[in-house]
Amino acid sequence: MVQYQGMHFNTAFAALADATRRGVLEQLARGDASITDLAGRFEMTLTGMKKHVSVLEGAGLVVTEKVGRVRRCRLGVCRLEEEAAWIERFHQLWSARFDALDRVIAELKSKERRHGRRKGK
Amino acid sequence: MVQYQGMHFNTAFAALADATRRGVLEQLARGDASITDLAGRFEMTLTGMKKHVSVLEGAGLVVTEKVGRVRRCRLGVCRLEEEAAWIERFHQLWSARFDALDRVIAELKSKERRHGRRKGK
DNA sequence: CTGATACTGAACCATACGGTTCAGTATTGC
DNA sequence: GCAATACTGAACCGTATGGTTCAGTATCAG
Repeated sequence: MVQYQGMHFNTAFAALADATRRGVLEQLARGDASITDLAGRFEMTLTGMKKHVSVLEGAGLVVTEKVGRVRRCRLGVCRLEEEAAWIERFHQLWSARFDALDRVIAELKSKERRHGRRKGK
Repeated sequence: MVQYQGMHFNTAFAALADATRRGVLEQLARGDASITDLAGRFEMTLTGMKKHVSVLEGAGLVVTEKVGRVRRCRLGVCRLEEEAAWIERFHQLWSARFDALDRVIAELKSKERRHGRRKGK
């Protein structure tokens, strides 16, 4: 759907939308690990963890390399900067709107005060 | 799953993982809109757009209010700050690791240079 | 009252997700 | 060579997602 570019955001945010995967990222930030390590740490089958790692790899958040029979997983180059930037840019638009809104609210409040009564909710 | 807290991150990141929904957020940042407005702008049925708006509302990213027969949608208070903070905190751990890695790489490169040849890949 | 507008809910559909089991294959260690 | 280890792939399962249609309900305009 939507020709709109941003496939990269889709996969990156989707990858972050799972607690296990965020946990894996935090774990990898503390050091590389194998699929077995991660599966053990998150009490999951190897196959299950493999899928999570694949999702993270597909999003470019981790890179893996097979060394002998073990797959070494480590953090990828942080493309998450783009996501943070998106949120940040967005937050600015947002703030601008709320600054405007704040003035309106302040005005309403002062009116209420002048009328000497408050309306809950 | 995972008892692990972070339900809020799950819904927020999941909400952001869809291009249409990110588009809706950007649209709302430029001004409030009704379901009909949004459905028109993103060429989608009312029902389809309603679902997207519900997801965004569930994530606390937008708030809606029914005024007469039209539902007015606007941005919610920006709880996205927490998401940005998560990414930021994470990015710091990440950088720390890459700073260490950078030194190793720099050393390897200087060795390569001393050997007088480069290995493409 | 009547018709148009704006949403809402239920049902359905195809596909994706998070997880499992089971049956391999490739490597390592003795 | 043989067993154990470490992963991998296919198949399956229940649930969620992104979307639709269809049949309402509520509100507004005249």
